[in-house]
Amino acid sequence: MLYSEQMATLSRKQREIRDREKLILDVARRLLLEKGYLGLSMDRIAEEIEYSKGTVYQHFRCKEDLLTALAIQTKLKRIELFERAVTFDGRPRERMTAIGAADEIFARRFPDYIATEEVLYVQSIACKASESNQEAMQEVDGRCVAAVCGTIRGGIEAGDLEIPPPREASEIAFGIWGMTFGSHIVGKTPTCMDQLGIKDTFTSLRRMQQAYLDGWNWRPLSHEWDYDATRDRILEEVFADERAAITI
Amino acid sequence: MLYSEQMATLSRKQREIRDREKLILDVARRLLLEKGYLGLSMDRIAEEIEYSKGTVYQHFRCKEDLLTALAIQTKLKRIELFERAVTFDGRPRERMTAIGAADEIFARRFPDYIATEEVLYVQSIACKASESNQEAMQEVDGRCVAAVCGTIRGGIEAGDLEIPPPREASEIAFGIWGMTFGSHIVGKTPTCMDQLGIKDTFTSLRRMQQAYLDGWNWRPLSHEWDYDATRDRILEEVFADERAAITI
DNA sequence: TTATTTTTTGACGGTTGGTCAAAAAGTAGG
DNA sequence: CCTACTTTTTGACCAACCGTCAAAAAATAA
Repeated sequence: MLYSEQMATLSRKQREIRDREKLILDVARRLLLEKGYLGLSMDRIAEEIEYSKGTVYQHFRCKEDLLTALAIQTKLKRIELFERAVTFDGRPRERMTAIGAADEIFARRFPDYIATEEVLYVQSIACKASESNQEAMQEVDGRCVAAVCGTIRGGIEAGDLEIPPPREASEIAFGIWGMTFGSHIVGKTPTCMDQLGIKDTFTSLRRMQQAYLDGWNWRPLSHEWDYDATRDRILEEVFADERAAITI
Repeated sequence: MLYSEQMATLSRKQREIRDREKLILDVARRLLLEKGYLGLSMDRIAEEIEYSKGTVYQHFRCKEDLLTALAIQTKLKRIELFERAVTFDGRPRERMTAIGAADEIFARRFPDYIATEEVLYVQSIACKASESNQEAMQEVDGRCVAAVCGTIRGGIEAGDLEIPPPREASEIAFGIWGMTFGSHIVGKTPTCMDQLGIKDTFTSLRRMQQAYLDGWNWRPLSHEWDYDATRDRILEEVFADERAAITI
C-alpha cells in the first residue's frame, strides 16, 4: 500500500471521527435547548447518534467536558461577531455600540447560548473538563475580553474618555460584561420580568448600556450623538447578513 | 384530655416538624455550599439529619422544592437588609447607595446565596416547586423590586431624576439588578477575573453602579457629592451590626 | 389493653454518569 | 483466502441518584 493511500485511509477515519464529534455536539445542543440541563443525558445522546455510550466517552471524558466543548463552540461564534464588530469605521464609542449590537445578534440567534454558557458559569463544571478544553475556554474568553478592552483603550487614546486611577479599562469592561450577562439571565426569568414589567429586554439593555457609558463620561455622550443612527449603520455596514435576526 | 392539653401536644409536634424542617434546610445549605449542586443529594440530607429519606420527602415534594425553599429563606434575609436600607435618612440617591450597601453585606455574609439563587435562575427548577413555594418566591421577589423601584420613584418625585417616556423607573431597576446579579456571578468565575485583572469585585461593582446612576443623570451626581461619606454614614446608622461583614 | 390514626421507614423501580472486558472491525503479510 | 495483530466499538455492569409506597413503628384514643 502506498504512503499516500495510507494517509488517505487515516484521514478518512479521522474525518469520520471529526464528523461524529460534530454530530454529538449538534445532538447535545439540541437536547440541552429542548430539555434543559437535566434532560441532557449521555445515554440519550448515544441513542440518537446510533452509537454506543462508550463511543461517546471516547470523544469526551465526561458530561462536563462535553458541555465545555459546547460552550467553546458557541463562544467562537460570539467572538466571530465581536471581531467583526470592532472593524466598524467610526469613533470608539460607536465601536462599543457595535459590540453591543454583536451581542444582541448573538443572543437572538443562539438562544441556547444561555443554556450552555450559564451552566458553565454557575456550577463548578468547567473545572471537570479536559485540560485542552479548559485552555481553549480560557483562550476564547481572552479574545472576547481583548475585543472589549481594546475598544475601551481606543476611547482613552482618542481622548474621548478618561479613567482616573486606580480605575482601569478592565473595570469598565467588567461592568458592561456583568450588566449584559446579568440582563440576559434575568431577562429570561419570567418572574422577574413580570415584577418589573419589562417587555423588550434587548431595548432596555441597549439603553442601560448607553447610560452606563454616559456615566463614565465617554464622549460623545448619548444626548450629543444619534446612536440609533449609528446602530443602523452598523447593521447595514457590518452585519447586513445578520440583519434579519435583529429586526423583529 | 383537655382541649388546651391537646393543643399543647399538637403544637409540640408541630414545633418538632418545624424544627426538623429548619434542620433540613440548614444541612441542605451547607451541602450546597460545600459540594455544589451536584453534591447535594436527598439521601445525604436524610443521612445527616438522621431521618429516613421518606421523612425528607414529607417536607419537600422534590429536590427542586427544597432548593426553592432555600432560596426563599435566603431572599428573606436580603429583603430584611433592603427594607432596612430604605429607611436611611437622606436623599433618594443616597438611599439607592444604601440598597447597594445592603446588597454587598448580603453577598458577603451569605456566599451561598449565589449557589442557591443562581441555580434557581438558571434551570427550570423553580417551576417544579410546590405552588405555595412558587407564590412565596414571587412575593419576596416583589418586595425586593418594590424597595428598589420605590426608591427610584422617590428620586423622580424629589426632582432629582427625570425619565423621559417611554422609559420607566423599572427600566433603571432592571439595569441595576442585572448589573449587580451579573457581577456577582462573573465575579465568582476565576477565568473571567483573571482575564480582566479585577481584584476587588465589590469595589468595582460600587463604582459601576454609581457610573450607571450618573448616566441616568440622577442628582446629586457622583462628582457633586461624597458618596463614600454617605456609605460610611449608612454603615454607621443603619448597618452598625453588620459592619464587621463589610470591612475586610 | 386494644383499636385507630399518624408518622416513619427503607426496600424498590427507574434513570443517571462512567468503566471495562470482550466482541467486532480493520489492517498487514503470506 | 487465511491468519496474526491492532484498533475501535460495544453494552453489561457498577454506584449513585430521585422519588414511591406498602409495611412497620409510634402516637393517640377508647
